[in-house]
Amino acid sequence: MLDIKYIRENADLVQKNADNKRMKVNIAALLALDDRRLALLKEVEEIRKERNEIADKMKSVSAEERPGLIERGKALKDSVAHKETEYEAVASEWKTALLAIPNMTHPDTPIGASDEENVEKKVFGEVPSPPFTPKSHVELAEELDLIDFERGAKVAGAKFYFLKGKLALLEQALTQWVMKLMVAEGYVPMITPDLAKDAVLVGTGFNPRGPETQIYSIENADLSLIGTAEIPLGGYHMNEVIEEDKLPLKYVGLSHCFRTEAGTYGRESYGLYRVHQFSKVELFIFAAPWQSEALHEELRRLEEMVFQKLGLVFRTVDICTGDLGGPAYRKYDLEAWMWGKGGWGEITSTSNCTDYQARRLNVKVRRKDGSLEYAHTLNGTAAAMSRALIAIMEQYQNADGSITVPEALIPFTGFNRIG
RNA sequence: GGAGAGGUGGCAGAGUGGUCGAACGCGCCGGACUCGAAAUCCGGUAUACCUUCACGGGUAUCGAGGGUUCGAAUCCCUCCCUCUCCGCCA
Repeated sequence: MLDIKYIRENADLVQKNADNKRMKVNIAALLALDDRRLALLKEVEEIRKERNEIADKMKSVSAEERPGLIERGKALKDSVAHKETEYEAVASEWKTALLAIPNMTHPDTPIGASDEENVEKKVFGEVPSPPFTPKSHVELAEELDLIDFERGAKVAGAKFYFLKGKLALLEQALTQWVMKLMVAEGYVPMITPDLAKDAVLVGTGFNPRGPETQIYSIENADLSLIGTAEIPLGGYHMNEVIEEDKLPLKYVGLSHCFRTEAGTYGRESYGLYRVHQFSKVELFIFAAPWQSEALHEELRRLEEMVFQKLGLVFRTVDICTGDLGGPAYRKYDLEAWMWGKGGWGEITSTSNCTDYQARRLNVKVRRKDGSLEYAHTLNGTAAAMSRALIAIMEQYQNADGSITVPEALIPFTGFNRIG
């Protein structure tokens, strides 16, 4: 959410920014709505003022004057109720429109319409040319009995799966390894709830219900299954004021992630690449405004470190405006080489949301001089298990169809080879 | 899940229909005293929004939402959370 005052004063910039992000918003319409809302607010407050004055007079007034005042009070009660209803209707529409306005964008972010205009920043390693035809993780898993998609579908439906045998252990090893790595970097380890209240979803910028949602919600309850630990970690300090010298607060959270992924069948969702449930280790930072830009670079560096330590071939991409999404001020993705896709596949993502998320979540910083301002929030994937497993399986496969375990994970698996 | 108690400012804690945005205390900030500090004394000390060049003025907020009333922190209803006991369970 942007500050309405900022929008009023920078209407053109905000409109241009939304256009760059390929988001259909109408700033002029929002500002017209804002005017109506403020006019109604004034009317409501005027009536309430008179109501309060009458209530105040009642304390000292003579018996003869009381009935008149009571009558006047009754009339005001009706008119305030009407005006409030009118105001609420406009305010609600206003809020919806305001929430749809995307965050501003980093000046260095490439302008572009879609992911095709993302800018490659750096390639780590070289795409190998093995002396055999590399298999996809689905083929490898089939031959080594590592993932059971069929029975996953039987038990929970399409795009659910069982991780099996050494692959199940490999995921646990990866989880433990990456958690410990991040703890060593100063991040506080957390295992989060896998469900969150709608208010937390909305606060973090997710839409829990409605036709466009990617979120599973619980019927007859104010709860949804989280799509990422960003949701509970962002909600962790919701409605809090954090002292300046406590910042930044850095967390590394493990959770299950649930996504409906409606309408995404096809090549882009092959195997483990796009599934309804996976586990993920997520980094989340609450920062002071002047810290966030450097911390975003830190998150990118940490993500790159993880995949370098795993010995994977990947590249870092600077996400362009059209692919950025609403909350992000700037975003980097890491993409690993995936034989099954025949190209790069996203494995992690890190965003600087500046104060956009904090404003919704109502997380503030108290400066040393006592003043308050909204915090900045950042998030980044340390490791999304399903996609990291794809990269490992496909890049670490051998000519005989076996898979070598990355060196770094062997202390956590206890074995160095699958198959 | 059942029974009971409770949720008020940064903390602690009064307040049971108007004199309450809210006592007293602690903390914090400023000042006095002091060579300096402690102690003491004096003053200040919630948030959001609207309005004003400014001083200021206004509206809302006592867990959340709704209701009663001319008027609600206070009365009623629903929900959430915390504590104690019981049941159940990993």
